[in-house]
Amino acid sequence: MKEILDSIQGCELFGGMKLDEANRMLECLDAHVISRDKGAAIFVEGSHATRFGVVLSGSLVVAKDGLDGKRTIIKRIGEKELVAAAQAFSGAKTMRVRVEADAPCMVLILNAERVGAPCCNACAFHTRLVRNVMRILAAKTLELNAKIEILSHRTTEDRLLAYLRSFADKCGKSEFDIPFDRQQLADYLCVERSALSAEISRLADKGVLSSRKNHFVLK
Amino acid sequence: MKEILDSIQGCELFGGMKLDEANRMLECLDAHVISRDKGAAIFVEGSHATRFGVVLSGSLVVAKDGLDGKRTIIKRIGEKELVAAAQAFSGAKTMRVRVEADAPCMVLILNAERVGAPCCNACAFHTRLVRNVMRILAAKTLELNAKIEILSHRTTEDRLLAYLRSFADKCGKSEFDIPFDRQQLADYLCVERSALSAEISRLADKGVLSSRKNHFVLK
DNA sequence: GCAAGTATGTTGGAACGGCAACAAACCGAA
DNA sequence: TTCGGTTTGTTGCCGTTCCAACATACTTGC
Repeated sequence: MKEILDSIQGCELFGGMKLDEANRMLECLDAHVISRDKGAAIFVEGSHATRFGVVLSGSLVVAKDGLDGKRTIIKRIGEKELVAAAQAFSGAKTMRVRVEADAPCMVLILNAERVGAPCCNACAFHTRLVRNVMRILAAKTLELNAKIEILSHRTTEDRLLAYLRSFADKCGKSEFDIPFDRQQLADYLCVERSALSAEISRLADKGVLSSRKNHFVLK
Repeated sequence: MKEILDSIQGCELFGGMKLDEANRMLECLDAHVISRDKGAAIFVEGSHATRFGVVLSGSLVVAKDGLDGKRTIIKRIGEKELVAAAQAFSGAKTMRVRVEADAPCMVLILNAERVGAPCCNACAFHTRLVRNVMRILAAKTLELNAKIEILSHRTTEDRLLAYLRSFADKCGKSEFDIPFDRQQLADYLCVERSALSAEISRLADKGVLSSRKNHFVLK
């Protein structure tokens, strides 16, 4: 239990709580920790979607099994992030995806129904917890909206510029470092890495931007 | 005020409350109604993001002004839907987009900070309200995730099949009616309408599906 | 400094989507 | 029914992306 509390530090879900406050909170939430080896399931398709998790260590993948049997990976979830939160809080009956360990991991499992329920044990922090959940879900919505705006552009050039401009906008400068290498950026923008490199060169020739590695200057 | 209460009926935000309960709730939330003509602003870029809205009548557009001055429309918001909720609950300081009336409209403006705050006036319904907000935000997250999964496919064929399969999955049948006409579906999938029509024909020839108007059968 | 491995840039042919223009089917109103 | 408008389907051309293969630059460990 000790090491659980350590892992919780800095997790947005428990933001604004002291460690012992978060600790008391855990009881209200039916908390328990599970460990899984790589490839083992955390949530399976079709199961009841009332629980969600916080990744304490390791990482997970969210995947979907197609009709043809082959699995497509939807996203990865890293340490301190939430898993299945949208499912659990949306009121959806069942999990529509499969979640499994991408590496050996520990996950704190919580009962979503308890989050919204009044509770005498630590009510003051329930309020905080609920706000945290709302903030996390809202921030996720904004993040996904931003990504959709980018993906709704159809050419590599437009997607790249949309991404760079929104990034510049966010950090308030026209000179910045992006948190991706070329391959990751290509994956994020859903384009070909080589086409992305070519486009960056072309835009640099046109004088629209200059870049070196992940450092960009917009003009 | 009478007609506000009427408009609120069936709005998910106040789901599970009786009309008079919702009414008392409105006081807690600093509620007021604004009317706007087409083109007039409801929220402007850079303003404080502490308030959100419920569209009582008419419709809104969310837009962003580019550096070059031309405006791109991000999405439309119809009756009974929330506006700026993600912004307000995310803890973001300022609005990053502009919201204006797409048609003459009335919008119920609420204070997001009051939603999470304890309140003696109608506390029992605060709990309900908070759960509703969480459910709405979570459902939005799922919806956006689904759309991103579709947009991450690069060909018209893959996007169409991803959409149809997820729809079939959702309604549990391989025969169903989609809620879009061709143009709307093309917009949703971010592809060309004509290319979409052609692709549907091609898939029908291949025997993968058959369709008539917005009725589809997957095989 | 060297070698091996990784990341990034470049190129050319094949495939695909965008676009525009048009044809056909559908629908509601006179 | 006829007409006009709307929706859907079809086609050809052109620009862009994809893909694979390779070249170059950077990084790491020895």
